[in-house]
Amino acid sequence: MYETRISCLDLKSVADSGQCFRWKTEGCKVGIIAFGRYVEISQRGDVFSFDCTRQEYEDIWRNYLDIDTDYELVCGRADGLNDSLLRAAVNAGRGIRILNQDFFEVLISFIISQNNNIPRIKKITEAFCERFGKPVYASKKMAGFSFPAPEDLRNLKPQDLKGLGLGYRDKYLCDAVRWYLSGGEDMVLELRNMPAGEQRRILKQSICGVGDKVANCVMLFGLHKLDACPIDVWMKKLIKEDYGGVCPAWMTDKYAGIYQQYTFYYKRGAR
DNA sequence: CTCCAGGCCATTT
DNA sequence: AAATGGCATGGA
Repeated sequence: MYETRISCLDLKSVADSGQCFRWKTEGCKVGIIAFGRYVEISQRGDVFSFDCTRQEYEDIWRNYLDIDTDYELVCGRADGLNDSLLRAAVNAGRGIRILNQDFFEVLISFIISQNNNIPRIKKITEAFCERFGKPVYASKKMAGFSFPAPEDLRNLKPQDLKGLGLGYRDKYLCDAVRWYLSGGEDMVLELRNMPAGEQRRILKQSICGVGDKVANCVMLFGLHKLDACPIDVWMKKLIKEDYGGVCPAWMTDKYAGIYQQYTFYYKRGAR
């Protein structure tokens, strides 16, 4: 058990933010499986109890929760952009952080996400993990399944995915696995040192089923490219209904991805 | 029944 | 370059 204070973090908001699909919430607690491990975190205000050692928190969850990015600064900067909708969104979404998730998990998850809704994405992802992942234990009791490792999916065929509800995305998922296991893993290391435009171009041209939107999600959530700004149906609705069809200035800010998360959460929640 | 969901691809203008 | 139809699935 390790306890610490963290500002600008609300577990429930993150769980419902649409960047991760496997967090399980239970009151003020969440259960998270990532990097083959399970952790429970409970929140009281800005005090968080991690059901693990301090060492594990420092080694894994600290970076996962993006503790070293100053969200006070990011939110303050939004205030200076003089955009009332953005202000309202930041106010509503303060507590959302951009997680540092495993790249492969993000890639697969957002291929599943295309033309789909969040409850169904969660359902499909969970079924996928149950079929191809490994049991993850927490003090002898099973907590759930790991996200499948790429090696466990070698030579995956669309028919192997039958019954999971993937629909036409099955072949896209297989192509992503193929790419990752045949040079993609090494390419990810190079991607981390590239500007956004290069990253997007390579991802789109390497994987059938990855277009602008999914690429931007992979960049933002999998490569922590904070200026990547995914435009999905909710963002299009926002641009049309709230900005008269013109992209607001914050979408090209260096923290556009974070502001996009706040506004996505805000727009989708105010339905 | 139709419409929609964190879209993309292939084809046609 | 830009617009359009098709695509799987399941909930509203």
